[in-house]
Amino acid sequence: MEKILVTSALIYANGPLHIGHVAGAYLPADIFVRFHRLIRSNIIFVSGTDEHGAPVSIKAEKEGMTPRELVNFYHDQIEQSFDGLNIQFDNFSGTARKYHHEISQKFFLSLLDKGYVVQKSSQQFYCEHDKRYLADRYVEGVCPFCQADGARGDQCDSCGKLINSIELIEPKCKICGNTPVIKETNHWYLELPKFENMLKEWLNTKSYWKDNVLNFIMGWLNEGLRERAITRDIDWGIPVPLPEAEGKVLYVWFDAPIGYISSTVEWAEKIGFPDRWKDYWFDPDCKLIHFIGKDNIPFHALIWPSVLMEQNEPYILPHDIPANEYLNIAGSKVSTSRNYAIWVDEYLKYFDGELLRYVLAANAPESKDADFTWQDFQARINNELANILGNLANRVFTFTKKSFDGKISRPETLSETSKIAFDEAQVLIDEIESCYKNYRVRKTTSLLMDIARIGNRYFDERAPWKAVKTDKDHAVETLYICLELLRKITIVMTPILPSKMKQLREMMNLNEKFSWQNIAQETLEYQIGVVAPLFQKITDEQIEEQLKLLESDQDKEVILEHKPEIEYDDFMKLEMRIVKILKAEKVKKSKKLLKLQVKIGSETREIVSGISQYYAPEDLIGKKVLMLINLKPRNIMGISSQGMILAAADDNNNLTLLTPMADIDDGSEVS
RNA sequence: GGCGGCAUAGCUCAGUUGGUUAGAGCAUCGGAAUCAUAAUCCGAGUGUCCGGGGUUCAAGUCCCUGUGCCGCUACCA
Repeated sequence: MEKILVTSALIYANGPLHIGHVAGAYLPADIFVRFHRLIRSNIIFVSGTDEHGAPVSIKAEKEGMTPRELVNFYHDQIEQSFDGLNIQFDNFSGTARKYHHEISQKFFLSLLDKGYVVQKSSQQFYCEHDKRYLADRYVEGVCPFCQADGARGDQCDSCGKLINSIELIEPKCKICGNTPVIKETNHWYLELPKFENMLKEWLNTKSYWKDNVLNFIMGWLNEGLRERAITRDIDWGIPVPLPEAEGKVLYVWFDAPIGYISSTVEWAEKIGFPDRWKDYWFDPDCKLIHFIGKDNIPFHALIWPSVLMEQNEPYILPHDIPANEYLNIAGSKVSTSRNYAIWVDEYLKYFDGELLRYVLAANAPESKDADFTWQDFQARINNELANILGNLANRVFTFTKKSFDGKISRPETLSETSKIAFDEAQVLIDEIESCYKNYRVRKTTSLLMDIARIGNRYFDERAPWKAVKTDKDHAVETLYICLELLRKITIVMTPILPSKMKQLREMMNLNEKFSWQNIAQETLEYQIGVVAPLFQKITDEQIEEQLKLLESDQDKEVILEHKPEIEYDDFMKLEMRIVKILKAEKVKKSKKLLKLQVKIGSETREIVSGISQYYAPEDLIGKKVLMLINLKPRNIMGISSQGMILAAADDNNNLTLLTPMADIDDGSEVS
């Protein structure tokens, strides 16, 4: 018997669940697990919410809650959404819980012991205005080697040399522009370069992984891994378990995957066998499978295995990481900030969770991004579930009841056409079995419908409504075969539509206990019970309603983040003028940059602006736009940019330059 | 600019290690049937496999190149 431990990516607990999450990491896992239960594998399925990190504490503050309250709120809401979709975990935990803290700290110490985590005491810039340490990218100044302006904390673009950030001359905070102070800080780093060879060796045994996963991480490995800080200076997280680490917590990406373990530990505790989790995590024969979205690939395929490799306890490494691509909605990417998403809790107010399971399975983003539309949702439910499958069940049941009081027994011998129908179905079932094992959910759904199609075709060919008048046995045989096909479907389709298949079995008075092996075992006597249509059709009105909701959602109020008030004097420090663009050309070797020459009265200046994706150079010549004149010049790709062209940008990837409403001389001051 | 991915029927997508005439579902059209949720079944058409070159007896599939879109990355004062 195969032993398998399945995990789905931990979902971040600062918002609800949307269908993109479901399609990528949860439904494929749930289907896989349900299939393995049917073939009686020893399998458990764990996940949970990822509850630490700055975004949680920021949002909690905004909502007037403690981080823990916020996290609990979303944890419960998300759990309800999973319930509504019949996604059933053996345990659904959270990373703010006790077990998780203990285990994560143990992991940290283990790596520290073995020398893979090292403390680096460094002097770092600290901005007293923003109250934060400035990581390399957040500070810039004059390069100590070539004296060029605009060098970043880690590297100077002019001379290409690597810089130790505190050596910068005239450092500035990139956020507020103030001069930061130097403070001593300690952070702990995971030395990923030390793992490179081990990882390569290990990954060589993983040729069966999906191409999208292998390509992605090989790219990372070829470029060489870099050490990564695994601690942060914030207050909502797991404390670093060292006396000298006061006020430091583990960085979320370090502790999140450990949540798979702590969730398993919690599960073992709950079922009353506290050591049972070791049967999975410490058993080399147990297959650890992580279902994730593609954004999680580097963490699960590189960093997480590294962390697992060097523990004091014998943890197993991932056996497979079947990452999925993204699910778009009507051709556009999901955007939680624009509220362009289909939230599961909203969906469940209108439709049955099983319908979504079907549609997302049929259109799963397995090898490339997939597209969800409400029209497709309607078509799939109506044409496939209702017409092909639902109607097959209905026509067979009603006929059986009307002509035979719902009672059908197996004929002694079966005709050739009946045997052919069975054989065809068996071929499909075998293929379905292999698809389930190989995460090919998309193919599975279409094969499942083909079984129902066999039923409909067979039923039509045999025309029992005619036969019943002349040859009752002929009609009985027809109905028997159709009932058998339906019975097989109730088993084979259970991983995808668990509760609908349960209903179907109830109508057919079939035993509730069954496994994949029962597929071939014929039921000799059928007594049809109370029947009702399995699937209601989705009307055009219902779809219209959803389309409207999707659109109106986008207009929902977006909470704007405001900056602190400033004095009038601060404003007066800005010199803004109308300028006329004389020349415009693309900066060579850059994707976003345009070099502009502008006229400000009698003066001309050269500036660089990151707008080349929005404007063609020739369209800009002669235009008058708004510009900030007295911004300190900065070198960008070797060009000194003397000011900043002002533009407005929204979340929707739109950008527009600002022009005066009426013509006015260039050089005019703006205030 | 660097790395990676994608491009196949009106739509959504399959096409395994190169190998007959490139497939499925939906949509469209024609027919059959009337047990059934007007559901079902049979039949039909449709393609510059993104463009261009190359390797090969043979290319949707492999190589080069161009275009378009997506992701990561650098750069957006």
